[in-house]
Amino acid sequence: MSFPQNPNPNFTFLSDENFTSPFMDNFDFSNLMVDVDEGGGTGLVQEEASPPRSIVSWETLNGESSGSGSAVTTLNKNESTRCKDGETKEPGHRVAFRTRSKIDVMDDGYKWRKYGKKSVKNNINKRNYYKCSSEGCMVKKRVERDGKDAAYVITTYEGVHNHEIPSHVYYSDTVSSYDRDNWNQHSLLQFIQQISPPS
DNA sequence: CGATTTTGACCTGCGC
DNA sequence: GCGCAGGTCAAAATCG
Repeated sequence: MSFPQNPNPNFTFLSDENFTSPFMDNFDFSNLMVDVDEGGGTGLVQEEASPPRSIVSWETLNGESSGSGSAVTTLNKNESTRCKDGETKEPGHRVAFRTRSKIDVMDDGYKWRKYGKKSVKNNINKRNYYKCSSEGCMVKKRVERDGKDAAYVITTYEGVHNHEIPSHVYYSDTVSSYDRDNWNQHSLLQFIQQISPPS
């Protein structure tokens, strides 16, 4: 597998089940879930029909992907959270993916403020909650270590950024000027942009 | 000193 | 109604 010097953010590699980036020795996409807006349009393939609950979907994927491949799925739209009066609350764009990473929080270019930390059931590790610190941006991010394999980090993005990336750095013509971590970050960054483009 | 993190309390939804 | 679990709030602590 080869990477162009100026990777196009179409992330076709995500559909490559044997994907492992030569750059990503401490980071690779393992599983991915995308909860698309009405009408879809992300172009991501649907790996399998999702069970009603996202976590079940995730576990199913986890069990079938044997850990290192990349699996992509689209969550059911009817997973929307509902208000107690029965109205459907717009959940916004939601994206969850599982990566193998040594670091807990990957820098995706946006500025996040931590606002909560919880221990969750079936996971000895704590779950961290982040909000985009940009004014008026309500995007949230959830980060937790995989309870079954602490080498993996589960990151969930909720919402769509309504602003430019604060640390917006574009690829130069020579990707070689980036060290591996930067490349990883930009891969993630471009991926995030691809699945949840700014409105 | 302002921004960010920590952490316990509080709120809400859901199943029984 | 009650208890549990997940999510959020907000005051205090910490950091740069």
